[in-house]
Amino acid sequence: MRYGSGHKEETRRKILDIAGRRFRDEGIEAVGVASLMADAGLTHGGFYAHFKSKDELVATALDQSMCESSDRIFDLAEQTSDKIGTFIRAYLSPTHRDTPGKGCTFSALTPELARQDGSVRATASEALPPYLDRIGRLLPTTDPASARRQATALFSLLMGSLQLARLTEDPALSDSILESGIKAALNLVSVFEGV
Amino acid sequence: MRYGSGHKEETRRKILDIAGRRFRDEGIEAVGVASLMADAGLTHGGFYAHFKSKDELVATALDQSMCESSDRIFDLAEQTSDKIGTFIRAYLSPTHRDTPGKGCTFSALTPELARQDGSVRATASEALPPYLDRIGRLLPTTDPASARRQATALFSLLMGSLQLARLTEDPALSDSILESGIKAALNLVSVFEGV
DNA sequence: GCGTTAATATGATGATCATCATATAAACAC
DNA sequence: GTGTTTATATGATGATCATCATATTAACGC
Repeated sequence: MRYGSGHKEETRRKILDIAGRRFRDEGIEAVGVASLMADAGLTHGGFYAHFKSKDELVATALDQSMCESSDRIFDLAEQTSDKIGTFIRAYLSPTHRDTPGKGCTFSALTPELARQDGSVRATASEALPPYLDRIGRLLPTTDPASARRQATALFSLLMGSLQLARLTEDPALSDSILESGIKAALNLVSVFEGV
Repeated sequence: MRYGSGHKEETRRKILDIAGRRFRDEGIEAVGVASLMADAGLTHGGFYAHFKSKDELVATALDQSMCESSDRIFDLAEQTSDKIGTFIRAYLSPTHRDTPGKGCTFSALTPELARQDGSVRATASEALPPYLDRIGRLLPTTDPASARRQATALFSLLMGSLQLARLTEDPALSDSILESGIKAALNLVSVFEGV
């Protein structure tokens, strides 16, 4: 049947939003087209009116979720005086650990993304440098090259800590992983400052 | 047909070795039973004489590969005087980056492991603390509790750096991620020492 | 050497996968 | 109001998935 104007655009956006969340929650390969469409209240057939393949959806959804996924954390950090400290604490918060579908795409999917090729891999690969530079701008460092280097190591630490905190089934260990990640990250930043 | 004694044990070992490597190279979900058996020179039917389900294979293969996957790096580190420096440099070497199938299971699979449940998840979860303690023993720190804390942050940084180095398609960026990871890790260790 | 046993092969099961052809029916143009 | 257009639904395709029943055949016990 036919729907009012703008309906298709809205459906497409809905599919993309759900895909972005479910990919982070369940992994890209684990989310099927039919299940995704059902989640959007539709049947599987209409999918190819919106995307010419699952790969195109994946690339598009990633392009969106890699930009947006950490927006709230960045927004929060950019509003405070201790920008990088706020970012570190928000990134390694229990809330972020417990809601991967709403959180950082890199922490949820990085090894799976590294195994992709074509446009999916390219999208993931190209999203990294701007993300690192965005972290770099939270640092007190003025030199962009050293900000990039510092942001790279800092983000590696944050992403690794979040992943390990999600891996363990022991809640106390999980909390302590977040805590040691925060401490080390703050240490790392202060060491940067001293150099 | 029937085979000589010991043949079945050897086949089982072969399946486990290939599974451990391929899971790290391709992801757990991406490796099918039939393709795995073909890789071992067998057909799919015999699989269930060795494992009662794919999940049992996954748990068993992970149990093996999480112990063994970093053995060479640990062995190398434990033989040198600068144990932790050697470990850091070996973990973040281009060789390790380029051969995930022979490398650290955590760095290859962590987010996918965190999404599992049952015995697979339990195996992954239980392998983490001994791994962290093994790193802790490379540190100059004598107090086991603080060694554990330091090892946790250090390993987070190493794993995150390796994953990001594998993610990017830009070889120069990939190398620089390894380098900044090494520098920050060495920094982190010297900060630990100062405390 | 003959019957039993054991390791793998063959082939089938039903489920799910991405993808596509076609049907439907309501909104729009006139 | 009638006919066209369009967004989605229905249903089918062939591929692959984990799993299992059964066939094969060589090694072993006697």
